[in-house]
Order: sequence, then C-alpha cells, then structure tokens
Amino acid sequence: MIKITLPDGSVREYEPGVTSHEIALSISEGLARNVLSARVNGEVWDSNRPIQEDATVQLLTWNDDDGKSTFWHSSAHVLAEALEALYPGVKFGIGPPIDNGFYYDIDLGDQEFGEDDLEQVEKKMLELARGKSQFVRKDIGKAEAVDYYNGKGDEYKLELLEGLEDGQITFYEQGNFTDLCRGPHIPHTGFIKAIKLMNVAGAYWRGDEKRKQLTRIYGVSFPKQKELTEYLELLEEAKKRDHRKLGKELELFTFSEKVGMGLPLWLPKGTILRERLENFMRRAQIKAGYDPVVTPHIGSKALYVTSGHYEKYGEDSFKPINTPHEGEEFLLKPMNCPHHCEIYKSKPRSYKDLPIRYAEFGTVYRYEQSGELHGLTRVRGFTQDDAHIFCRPEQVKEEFIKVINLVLYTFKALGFDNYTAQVSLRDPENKSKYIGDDALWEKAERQIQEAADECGLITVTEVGEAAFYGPKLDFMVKDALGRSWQLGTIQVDYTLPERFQLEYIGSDNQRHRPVMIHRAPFGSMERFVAVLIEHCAGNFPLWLAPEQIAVLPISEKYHDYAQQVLTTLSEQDIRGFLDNRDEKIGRKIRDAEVQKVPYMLIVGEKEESEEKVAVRKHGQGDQGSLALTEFVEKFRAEIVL
RNA sequence: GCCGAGAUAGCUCAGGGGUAGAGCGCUUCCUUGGUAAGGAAGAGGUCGGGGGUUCAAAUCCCCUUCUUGGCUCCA
Repeated sequence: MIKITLPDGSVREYEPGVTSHEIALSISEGLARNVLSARVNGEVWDSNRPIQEDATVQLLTWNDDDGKSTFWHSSAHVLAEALEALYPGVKFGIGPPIDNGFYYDIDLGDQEFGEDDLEQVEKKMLELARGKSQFVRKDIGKAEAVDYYNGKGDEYKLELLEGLEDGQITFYEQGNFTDLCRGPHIPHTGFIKAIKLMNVAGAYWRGDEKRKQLTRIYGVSFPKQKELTEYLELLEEAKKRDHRKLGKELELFTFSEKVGMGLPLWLPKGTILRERLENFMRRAQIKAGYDPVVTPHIGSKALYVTSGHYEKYGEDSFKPINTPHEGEEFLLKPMNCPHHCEIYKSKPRSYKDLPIRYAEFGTVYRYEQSGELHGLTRVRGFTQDDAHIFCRPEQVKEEFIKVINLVLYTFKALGFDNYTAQVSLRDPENKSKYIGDDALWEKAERQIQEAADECGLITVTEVGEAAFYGPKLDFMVKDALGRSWQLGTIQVDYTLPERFQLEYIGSDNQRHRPVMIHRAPFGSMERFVAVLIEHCAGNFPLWLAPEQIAVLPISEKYHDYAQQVLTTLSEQDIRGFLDNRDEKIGRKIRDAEVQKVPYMLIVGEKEESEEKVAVRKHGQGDQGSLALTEFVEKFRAEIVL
C-alpha cells in the first residue's frame, strides 16, 4: 500500500497504481465527476495517471486555477482536432492555456481564415466534445516522434522536438488527433460543454517577428453553458468601463485624424482631471524635497548621442528636425533625463548638495508602431511625471525606498490596490541590448531588490524587461479588459552619469560620480488617467471630478437663486455648473447622473425661502436639505486629500 | 510594421447596385415642472479618401487613411 496525503493533512492508503480519479471516487462520487487533474507532489498530472509511490495529492477542479488550465489546455487540443478535420494539411505551432481561455497557432498555408470561419470550427469542436474522446498519454521515443511529424510535414512540431530530449517526450491522443504535449489533460472531451472562439490574430512563430506569422485562434470554454453566458456578460460589463468609451462620453479627451494618430487632445474636463492629479503630485514632491525644473520639447541630436538614446532608438524614431540654413539636427525629446543631466552640470556640485531631485512634467514624443497605439494607454506624445535623483552611491538605497513610498502613497490615495510590483532585470543572454558594464548592472539589480524587500513589497521578477541603461522596479496595473500596463517606474542608473561625465566633489576633495534614479510614480499622465477611468468606471473621487456639483433649479423662477448658489460655491473653489435648460427636474437629474456628477443640488421654492439646497448624491439619491454652509462642510469633509 | 475585423448624421447604430434611415443630441415653439428621459416642429450626411467595374456604386473590386482584436516592439 502507498500513503496519499491530502491537502487537509489526512493520509489515506491505496494500492500502488491508484489514480487521482480513483482517490476522488473513494471520497465522493460528486467530487470524482468534477476532478479535472491533480497536483501530485507539486506537479500537475492527468487524473487517470497511476501513482506508484507515497505522494501528496491535491485534486483539481474547475475552481482551481490549475484545474482551469488543464481544462483549457485540453480545449486547445479539441480546437486543433476540429481544425484538422475541417482544414486537412493544417500545421500546428503551439496551443497553450492562457489566463482567460486558450489559443492555438496554426499554419493554413494558402488558405484564408477569417472571423466568419470561427462559427463552423466552434460547431465542430462541440461535436467532438460530445464524442467524449479520452485523452490518452503515450511515452514516445524521439525518433518515432520525429518520424510522425516528418510524415505530417509539420516543421513547427519538428522544431519543438529539437529542443526536447529523448525519453521525456509524450504524445497525447484524443479521437483522431495526436499532439506533441507534456500534458496534463482532462479525462475526456465530454467535460467541455460550452465553447466560444473569440478572435483570430496573427502571431509570429516563437514570438519572433522575423519568422513566419501564424494564424492564432483564441477561444474560451466552460464546463457549463451558463458559465459561458456569464463570462460573456462580464466582458460586456468590462467594455462599459473602457476608458476610450468613457473618455468620449464624459468629454475627457479626443483624437483627430488631422492632428495625427496617437496624439491625444485633452478636452476641458479631462484637463481639469489631469491638472488635479498633477497638482497632487507637485505637492507630494515638494514635501519630498524635489525641485521643479522645465526643459524644452526638443534637444540637439548630440544630446541623445551622448545619452545613448540615439544609437538605441534613433533608427526607428521620429526623424530629426533640421534648422533651415545651418542644418543643425534636433530631436523631439523621447526622454527628459538627458536635459536634467545638463541641468545638473550647470554648476559644480558638492557632496553636501546631494541628493538633488529634479522634477518635471515633461512631455515626450516616441515613435510607436501604428498597430500598437491604444487609446490613452499607448500614444506617441505623452507627459511623464518625471524626476531624476542625483545622489551619492551610499544614498541610493535610502532614496530608492523614499521613491517606493511615494509611489505607494500615490496609489493608496487613488485606491489602486491591485497592482503588481515587478523587478525588471537585464536579459543575461542578450547583453548587447544594454549599455553599461556588468558590475554596475549587478550592483543596481541588487539594490533594487533590496529596497523592494525592505519596503515589504511582494515582487515578481521579469528577466529581459530592463531599460537599456538600467534595471527597473515597475508597478503594473490591469485595465478593464485584463491587459497589463506599466504605470509607476523607478530605475537605478549608473550609466548616464558616466556618459554625461557627471561629478561632485566629495568630502575628500576628490571628484566622484553621482548615481541617478529615474522615477515616475504615475508613469505618464495619459496612461494613468486611462487606468484611473477604468478603475473607477468614470466615478472619480470628489477631489478629482471635473464637475463636482450640478445646480439644478426646479424651474425658471429659481434661476437667480441657483446662480447665487453656484457663485458662492465657486468662490470656495468648488467646481460645478448650473443646468438652466428648460427641462423638468427629473430630466436634469438623469443627465447629471449619466454624466457622473458627484453632487446634485436641487433648488426650488422651499430651498430659496430657507436658503438651503436639496442634496442628491450620485448613485445614491436624495440626501435631504442642507444650508449651503453645511453642504460646504460636508463636501470638504469628504475630500481627505 | 504584420495577421484579422471595421469606418453611414455630433453620438450609438440599422440598411445594402436605382429618392439616405432610426433613437439620442442640436435649433425653435409649447410647457414652469420636486429627485433617472414632458410634447411638437425643424435643421443636419459627397455613406472615411482616391481609383475601377456598371446605364447606374453608400452598396461590388483595388489602393489609401484612420479605428479596432492580437503579434512584435515599448527609452
């Protein structure tokens, strides 16, 4: 007998060769019906794979992320089976599960494939699912595997096989389809009850744009029809939060074909929102010892040759601007740091001056590929809440920690709690992508991790995500549709001070090189506002709302009093407007609600005679009447910042 | 940049080889109303731009611009 330890710590005894499915069956039949796979000694296995020795076993169902992954991975195989049935000769790349479903990359040769073709594939998949074909795992020798794919002429699978060692290769077979696959899989296709193929996209083989582009089909599947329906409804709801939609509805920003793609135009209401955020950051930065600076939008090409930006990005950047007669070359600034370095150099610095912290809401311009532009989150011209800290080497960690705290303070003030802190390191396989020497990189990488640890930040590490001049600590946030965006960023940089020959005189009267920290808590105003809009679904905190109050007179007779109310509030820096349209009160309320105005002040005969306002709160309805001064107090109390 | 989808009134969208449509918004008039849409009338479009097929193109074909779902990229 072997001992099986379950997650609750209980130990049960079984014959060697018992499967997780049988273990489930010994607990309850209902559980057995729902088991998709099992974590055996930490590794996810097929539920019908025999266990020969003592093991800890966690049965995985739809409620476990790993269970879902198994389910979607198997769904990808069913997709492949359907495609092979409908498009003979199709070749397969990879078909993994992802966060919300699965995809398969395929090569259809000359055949065209569009979104209209999805329905047919979906139907075929459901038909195959109903067939309840078992997923059969097979160990297979490398030579045999190579023979199999040579026979099919599938160069992609052959390439994958090249990277695998003989003796560790497995095939999975279900119905008429066999796939090179590590597994695990669900017991049979019948578990899959609902399928939706979402879209078709191009995807480069092995993520390399120089290689062939395959057709990627994205899909999602569920054990119950109802879950699919709910998922699709959730997607619809998420679309309502999309900052591009809300940005238009709430008149925050717009784009114009004439101005140019990726160049946002901030409308008056969006500008108020943005300026509130900027002022918030200005205040926080002044408290934290930053000195504001201002630099121009262009800089001599030589500046970026020095910084290394020209060499790194010059080729696929906006082209230089030339002066008409002299032919001098200037670049639209893609970064503020070179300018700030030159400010640092404007006079000799003593160790007593450091750290020096230069802050600027600097607008930068970067060429982004047309297909990559996206609302306010990916644009060609944007404003960073940028700052560069020049400090002594021994001050790096302390300064870095201060910046982390500034970022965390900012996120907290805005209710962002679902961020991921990501340590972005250099790709050691591909050092030519970066500038600066190894020892300095290693030092910087170590300092970032230490600072994050000391702040108690839980971090994930991404290799190859560093900036070309240094490692980063990035704060990532997801948008309404689950896409991840980088907001705040903090970067330690030993390279630019070197390239710009920055110096300070130490207590030893010798010249020393300062260290730079690049940082932007918001990242860019554009992207931050986009994520903020989606985060609060357009219901901004009171201090940020472009329009904080709407004064709504019951009828024309109260326009004068309403105007008086508005004027009084404006004098107290409360932003609002008077709706003096010839409409009924219900209509005015509805329109103010739709525009997500936090407070509506309704004034009629009663209010005028008592010098009060009837307060209505967005989304919550009537709050009763208050004297104007009482309302202002209540209003102020709500603004904690 | 690449693969897929799309562009019709200010907005959201229907239509589809032969007088250009709806709802909302806008203008004017009526209505002076108490907590999520009062009524009527009217204005508004070279159907993204260019070329082709056709007696006839918003509709079919090609090119182009922009938007969009992905991929690659992201200082």
